[in-house]
Order: sequence, then C-alpha cells, then structure tokens
Amino acid sequence: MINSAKTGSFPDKRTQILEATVIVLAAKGFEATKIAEIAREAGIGKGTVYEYFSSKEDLFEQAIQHATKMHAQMLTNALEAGENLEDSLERALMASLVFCETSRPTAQVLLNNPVGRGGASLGDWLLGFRRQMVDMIAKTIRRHRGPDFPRDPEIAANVFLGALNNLSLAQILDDGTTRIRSLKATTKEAVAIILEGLGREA
Amino acid sequence: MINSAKTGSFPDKRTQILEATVIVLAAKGFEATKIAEIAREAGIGKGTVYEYFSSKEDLFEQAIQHATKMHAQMLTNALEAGENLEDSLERALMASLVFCETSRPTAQVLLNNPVGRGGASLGDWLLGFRRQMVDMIAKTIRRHRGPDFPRDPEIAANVFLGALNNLSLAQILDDGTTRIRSLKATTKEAVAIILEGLGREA
Amino acid sequence: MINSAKTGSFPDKRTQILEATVIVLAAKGFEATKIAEIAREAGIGKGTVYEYFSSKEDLFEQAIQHATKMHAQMLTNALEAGENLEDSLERALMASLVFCETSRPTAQVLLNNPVGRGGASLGDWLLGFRRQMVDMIAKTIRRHRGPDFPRDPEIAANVFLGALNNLSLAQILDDGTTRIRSLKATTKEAVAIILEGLGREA
Amino acid sequence: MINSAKTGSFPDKRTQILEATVIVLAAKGFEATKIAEIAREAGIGKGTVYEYFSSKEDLFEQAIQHATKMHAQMLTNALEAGENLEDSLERALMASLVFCETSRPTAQVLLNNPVGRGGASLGDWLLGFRRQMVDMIAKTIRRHRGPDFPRDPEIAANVFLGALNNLSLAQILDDGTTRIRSLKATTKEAVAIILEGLGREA
DNA sequence: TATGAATGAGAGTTCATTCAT
DNA sequence: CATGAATGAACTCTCATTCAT
Repeated sequence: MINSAKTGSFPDKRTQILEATVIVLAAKGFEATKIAEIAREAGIGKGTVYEYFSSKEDLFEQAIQHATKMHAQMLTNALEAGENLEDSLERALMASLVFCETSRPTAQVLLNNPVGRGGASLGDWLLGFRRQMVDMIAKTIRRHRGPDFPRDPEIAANVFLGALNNLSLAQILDDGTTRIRSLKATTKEAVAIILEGLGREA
Repeated sequence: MINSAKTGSFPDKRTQILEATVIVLAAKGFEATKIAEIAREAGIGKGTVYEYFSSKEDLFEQAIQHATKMHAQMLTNALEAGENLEDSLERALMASLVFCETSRPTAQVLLNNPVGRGGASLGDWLLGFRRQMVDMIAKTIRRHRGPDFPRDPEIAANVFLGALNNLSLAQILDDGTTRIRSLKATTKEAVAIILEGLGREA
Repeated sequence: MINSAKTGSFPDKRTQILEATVIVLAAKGFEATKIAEIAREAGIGKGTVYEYFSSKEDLFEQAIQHATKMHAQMLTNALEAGENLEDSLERALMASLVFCETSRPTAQVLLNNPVGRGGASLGDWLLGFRRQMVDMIAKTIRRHRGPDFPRDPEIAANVFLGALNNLSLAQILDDGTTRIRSLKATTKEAVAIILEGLGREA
Repeated sequence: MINSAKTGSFPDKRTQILEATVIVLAAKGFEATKIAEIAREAGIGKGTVYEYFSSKEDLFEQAIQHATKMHAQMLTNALEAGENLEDSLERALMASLVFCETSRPTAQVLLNNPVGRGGASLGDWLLGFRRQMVDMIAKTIRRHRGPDFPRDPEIAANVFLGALNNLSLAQILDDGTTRIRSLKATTKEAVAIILEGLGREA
C-alpha cells in the first residue's frame, strides 16, 4: 500500500467512522443509534470501531466534539472575517444557515443540544465550549464597537447566539416546503433586527 | 373517602409518575433513564408505571408534552399579560428565567431540545408546538406594533425565542456560581438589546 | 338471596370459573391463558378466582380434571349402555363426536393432550386416568366377548381409544367445511372397520 | 479450516439449538421452557439463540416442525417400504414405537399435540401436515388394496393413525416398568387387530 | 365475600463488547 | 489490522398474586 490512510488528508478510517456516527445520530437520535449501524454506514466491521474508539461513549463524545468544532470553526472564521459588526454577524448567521443545508446531519446533531447526554465529561466539555463561543462573540462585538459599547457584551452575545441557534433550528426543521425567504434575505432581516432592534415605541 | 385523589389538587398517581419522570430525565438524561429508577423516584412499584402508561416511549412522550405545555402556558400568560411590547417580552423572559430556577428539572428537559428523540409522533408534536410558540410571539408583536411594523414578525419572533432559550439555557448551565447580574437585570438588559438593537455604526 | 349459589344445582361460582377456564384455554392455548381473562370470561373480579383456587396451577389442574371427568363419564355411560360390543363402541364413538360439537371448548382442551403440562401431580393424575379408560374399554370388550376373546384386550382397547381420539380430533380440526359424512355414518364406518378389520388379503 | 462446521454431518449450531429445544420441551413442557435453559442445554450463551431464531415463538415453531418432519419422514419411509398392507402398517407402527424409544424427547413433544399452541401459523402448518399424513396412509391403503377396497380409506387411515398415536403415547408414558410384551409383539398384535378386526358376533 | 390497584419476580430480548480467526 | 459470531449484563415489560377496601 503506497498511500497509507494515515498520511493523506482524505478521510482516514477514524474520520470515516466519526462521520458515519454523525449521520446515524442525525437519522435515528441518540438512543436508537447502535454501533452495528454505524459500522454498516461506515462500511466496516463492528469490531473495527473498537480499534479506533475505546467505547460507545468515547465514540459519541468524539463525534459530538468533532461536529461542534466544525461548526465553531466556521462561526469563528465568519466572525473574524467581518469588517464591521454587521458584516461579522451576517457572515456568521449566513454561514450557520448554509451549514444547515450542506451539513444537515451534523447540524441536526448539534442542534439537539447534546448537553447533558453522555458522560459528565462531555457535558463539561460542551459547557466550556459554549462559554468560549459566547466569549468569542462578545469579543467580536467589543472589537467592532470598542470599550464604550453601552450594552453588556455578554448578554448581547447570548442574544445573538440564541437567535442564530433558533433560526438554524428553524432552517433544519422546516422541510424546505415552507421557506419563503432566501437564506440571504433571512440573514439580512435577522441581523437588521439585532442591530436596529424592534423599536421602543408603539 | 372524602377527599378523592382525583378531586384534590394534590398530585394523583399519574401526575406523580410524570413528575418523577421529568426529575430523573433531568438528572440522568434520556439514555440513562430507566423505568426502575422512575418508579423508585415516584415511590411506587415498577409494574405500577405500566398501569398508567403503555410503554416507556409513551411515558417519555407524555412527560415531555407535559413539561412543554407547562412552559408554553407560562410564556403565553406572560406575553398576554404585557401592556406593551417591552412589558410582554420582559415578562416572558423573566418568567422563563424564573421557571429555570423554580422548575429546574422541567427546564432542563425542555432545553435538551428533545426534537427528534422518541417516536416520530413526538417529533411531529414538538415541531407543531414550536410553530405555535413562534406564531404566538409574532402575534404579540403585531398586536402591540400594528400592521405597519417594518420588520418581519416571524423572524423577529425567532430572534426573541432564540434569545429566550439561550439565556434560559445559560441560566440552567451556570451553576449559580458565576451569575453576576440578577434575573431582573439580565432580563432588562436583554430586552433592551432586542428593542433598541446593538446599533448600526461603529 | 333466597337460592344460594352453593345450594342449587345450577352452576355455582366455582363451576362458573372452571367453565370459563376451559373456554379461554380452548381459545388461547395454555401459555396465552391469563387469570385476568378467565375472570373477565367468568364475569367476576380477578381476586375472586383466588377465593376458590389456590393458584393458577391449581385452577388449571382442576379445570382439566373437570373436563377429563366429563368426557370419561360420557364414555363410561356409552360403553355400559351398549347391549353388545358393536353397540358399545358405536355409542362411545358417537358420543365422543357429538361431545366435540356440543362441548367444543372442553373437547379442544382434552385433545390437546395436556399430559406433561402443569405440575407433575396433574401428569400423574392424567396418566392414571388414561389407564382407567383403557381398562374400562378392555373390560367392556371382555364383558361382551368373554374370556376366550382371542385378541389382547388391552391392545384392542388402545386401538379403539386411539381411533376415537383421532376421529374426535379430526372432528374438532375440520372447521365443518369439509365434512362429507354425517356423524352417524362416520361412526358406523369406523366401528365397522374396527370390528371387521381392513382384511388380510389384497 | 479443513472440516467446516457447515460441511460436516455433525450438527451445526442451528441444529444444536433445535435439538436442545426439543429436549427441554420434552422435559419441562411448553410453559416451563425458558430460553435460558435451552441455551444452557445447548451449551451456548442466551444471546446466541437469537442469532439463529428471531424469537422464542419462532424457535418453538421451527423445533416442532423439525420434530414433526422427522417423525413423518420415518412413517413415510416405512409405509412406502411395505410390500403389502400388513407389512406397511407393521413397519410404520414398529418404526413409531422404536422412535419413541430412540428419540424419546422428540416423540414426547410430538405426542403433546402442539396443535393450537404457538401462533396461528404453526397451528395451520400442523393442521395441513396432519392432513398430509392421513392422505398418505389412505393412499397406501389404496395402493395395496386397489379401488375396490370396500371401506372408506380416509376413515381407515384415521383409525390406523389414531391407533399408532395412542400406542406410541402408551409407549412413552409407560416408564418401561409395566411393559409385558415386546415392541414386535405389540406391533404384530395391533396390526392383526386392525386387519382382522375384533369380530362381529359375540 | 368480592374486588382490582399495586406489586416485583422473572421472562424475553437487545446490543455493547470481546476475541479467535 | 479487521472481522463478526458469540456472549451475558441489563433492560423493558408481563402477569400471578396479594391485600386494603
């Protein structure tokens, strides 16, 4: 074998299993996902899974971390690439909505909020990760708005992250039959609401 | 028998089981919740659970619907009681945060987004329920702001619902050690952000 | 209540339960027969069954003994009433076939050969009972044919009893759609075969 | 691997389970037979049973069909090998009695008449099978006696099959302590009775 | 005496995990 | 390394039996 699976950047067997896990997880939910089906989806033997992961819990943990990191990386890139706050938020929201379409299974798994599932270690990891995300959004706000920003950046970050999650969830749940607006229009409108607010007076 | 279990406001056995289910579900997560433990928590025999629910799936379904309805009722009341949009949103958000403290287990179960768990029937039910909630918020916005409201009320509703969910989740996850602001202050600030926005310019 | 259930000859509650047991046993088979269903069939509460029988095993045992005795009594009467061997055998066979029609459930239970089911005590009882039946038929043969009967009366009895059981079973199993001959004709023909034989030569 | 389990005539695991099932079924009866005990008898793990049979019902069904076919094959061979009616019947009866001694457990299961046990599908299968057996015996009678045979061959077949079953049952039930006659003698006598009859006159 | 809600021992079944090949 | 047949711990669910009413 000339080109070992371990060397190339194309999916090695580990990644292959991780991706199969996310696909099955998205299709069946946590309880109904069996190792046997993951192996079938990955096109390998059941026993092989245990060559790469020590247990089902370990596999799920890593699969969720894998998915979480992918999503987070995408958001991080978007937020950092933005030239101003509007741009950053639009890029991030747009990216998330696109992610829901292109990586549906991964998005589904993430939006099922796997906090509290699996061992405590995964819960802690996700908790820490969530904090990082909030911090990053808050930092982005501060970066664009400076230290005089009159709002609590952390709460603002939570509002934006919540909106992003919720709109992404809506995107996932709507089977595409009811979508009237384009992703772009939805993004623009949502960011407009977040930047301009609903207005104070009647 | 003067005060029948069916007539009094104290929990009958069915409700007792439902509440035990939510408690265990919150503590252990979906996969790790066993019928035996629910029975122990409810202080009854294992077999008794099956006198009131036909299967584990049925029990989970009803427990989640029970919890969902409680939360939804609370939000509905808050939104309808508000005298203007600010009031409605503040009441709803405040109520949700308070709910997280007073009914921690129920809130935990709800925020675990059980969409996609259990049978398809529960998934459909939750999907429909989520739509109802979005509609209700959108309706509240229209009620207070009239038909000339320049924003898409549905997207605005999603933004608010997302913020509410995310802040509630933050409330649940933070073990109380890191909370700097009071519930009231958090609510005020969050609603202020939603009403006034983050501002367009740098 | 003037005419207590215990005094009259009409079915008291004990007999009522016994008969319900036979009915359910015939309809569902041994494994699938539940105490709850017997109680429902008898129109009484589940707990009441235990006022009359100490356990499920006891109930089944007595129900089967009840059914066995009814059938045996009928055969005994028929055999004793016969004026010669042909008459005795015809009466017995006819009675059994009629019994299958009029007491279908009881016949079904009996023909399921419950030997070996239930506790060893029932098995022993049935074993003894079967011997009694064979003895009675053998005795009938001896009575009509005298001590010079050239055949082994016990084997002859087994042949007749087997034929009777098998034809009764056929009667039970055939849903009545395929029966060409009348009960009378079948009886006559079968007894003719047993008395005259199939013949030795080609 | 030189001598694959699939190729040899020694029992593969499926057959091994089937045979263990018959043994336990014979020893304990239908109700008392547990999967755990079958597995123990077969010398395998409980879960392994489910690698070869989808459920307890499925296993019982196949075990009974297996046993039924063995017995039927034996009878068929005997009936066909006979050179005249007497020979056919003697061979069949003898074979059945021998079968009861050599394959006691199988015989016990068969003679418990599992018609009506298990799912309706098994009941139908056994019903059909019984019809085939009667037809085969009737055909054998016609083959040896020609179309002018004065008796109804089907009833004659039922008489013989009943006698065979009943004598086999007697053979099974007698623990060997009370047997006076040899198998051969019993067979000869029984067939003599069937061929010559008990005689019409007193 | 009659009842049926409550019970829990025990059965069938699943499936993560192992290990001989 | 890769595999999947074999396994048994652990789960859900059933149902005979009890007992307060």
